[in-house]
Amino acid sequence: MKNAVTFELKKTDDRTRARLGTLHTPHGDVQTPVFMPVGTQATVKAMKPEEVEKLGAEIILGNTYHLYLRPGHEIVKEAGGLHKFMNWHKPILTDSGGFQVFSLGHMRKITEEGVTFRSYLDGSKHMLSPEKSMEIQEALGSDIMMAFDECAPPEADHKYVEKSLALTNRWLKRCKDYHYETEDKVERQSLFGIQQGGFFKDLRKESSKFISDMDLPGYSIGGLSVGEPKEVFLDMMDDCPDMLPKEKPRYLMGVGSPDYLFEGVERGIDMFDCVLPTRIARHGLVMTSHGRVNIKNKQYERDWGPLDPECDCYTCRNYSRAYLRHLFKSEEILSSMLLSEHNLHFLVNTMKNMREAIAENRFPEYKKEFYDKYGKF
RNA sequence: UCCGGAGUAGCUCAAUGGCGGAGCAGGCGGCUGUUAACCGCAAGGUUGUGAGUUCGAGUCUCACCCCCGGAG
Repeated sequence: MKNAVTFELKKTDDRTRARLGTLHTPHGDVQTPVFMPVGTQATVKAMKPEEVEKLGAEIILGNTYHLYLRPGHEIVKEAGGLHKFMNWHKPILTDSGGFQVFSLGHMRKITEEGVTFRSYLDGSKHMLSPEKSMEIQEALGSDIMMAFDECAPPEADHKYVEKSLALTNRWLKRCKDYHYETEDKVERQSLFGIQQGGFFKDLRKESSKFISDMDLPGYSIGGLSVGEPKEVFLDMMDDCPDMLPKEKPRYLMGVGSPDYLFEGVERGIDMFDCVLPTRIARHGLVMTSHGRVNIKNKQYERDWGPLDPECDCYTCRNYSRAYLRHLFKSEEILSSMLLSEHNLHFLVNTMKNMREAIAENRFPEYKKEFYDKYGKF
């Protein structure tokens, strides 16, 4: 039995834990460390797939929960799968709907069987379970499927997280049992496990042991970057990645600000995803090599220069800050398109620079150079 | 010229004679496995002008100014 997704670890940095690798998937290879743009509803918001590809993205995300509610996974399956449906032919990773357990807050109820949600669209009741999540993700046909987990809230205490983790582990077992039913399914898609355990390292360790024993093709770290202070995040990051197997890809879920990306890569993370670049773009904020630029600000009213003088993305090659500010203030759709393209390009390109730096044994120097220029985060 | 209506924040409008507000615009901030083209904060005023009644007037009275509609 050959796993659909395999990881080739090419190099580990001499001075840090940064890694260089390649993820082999049914829809092509992905060079790691990688940033994955998020396309929750079968679209990276405000972007055409060919633009996402052109700016260098090699893999994107889709979401089980959203696509299940609308248009329905059967319809995506009928369309020939998510790749064909949305006209994206490179790898896709689907989140399990587990995060919605956390983000939907009061609108859901957790039981042993699964989670009962109320649809944000029409209020109708739905049950998402490990088996259901797998069924949906198999219908979507993503390359990488995520296990159905509970992402505990940051304020959860040890007792709560311990129980939550035990449930997440039982759910992982059910996900695996469901997916590993036939060889055929395993060769078509791969299931990644998720490390949980809140901000308690003993639980993170316990979680890592459990999921590692499942011998899955990849693992992620969940439940971080959910509102905790940066020191707490960094403290967790000092230990959590290394609790996972070295030879498997490590995916830090939901992380996307440049500093978190650097800190993650430095500690051995291979994959990241985040809505941040596309969301803040739609809200008028961009990341540049010299720090954040809030395009709304009056100071850009007559600024004829590009967003980022060091950027060679389509937006920076062709448009001035003054024009982009005008588009944003006028609520023109093009504003979201151009700013999203820039932000995605910026993160994808920064990851590429990190890979080159690791390859050339100058990752710490590159990190310092980036931080010095970027300034406050 | 007469009749009617109206003048309150940049704009559109609220406010039984009892602490002048809202939406939008303008300024600024936040956003991290997307319920988010979203959310929040601050600022913004001699209530057209002048007089009067009243303990107290955006509100009632008078005059004037300006705007809108109608008549001539």
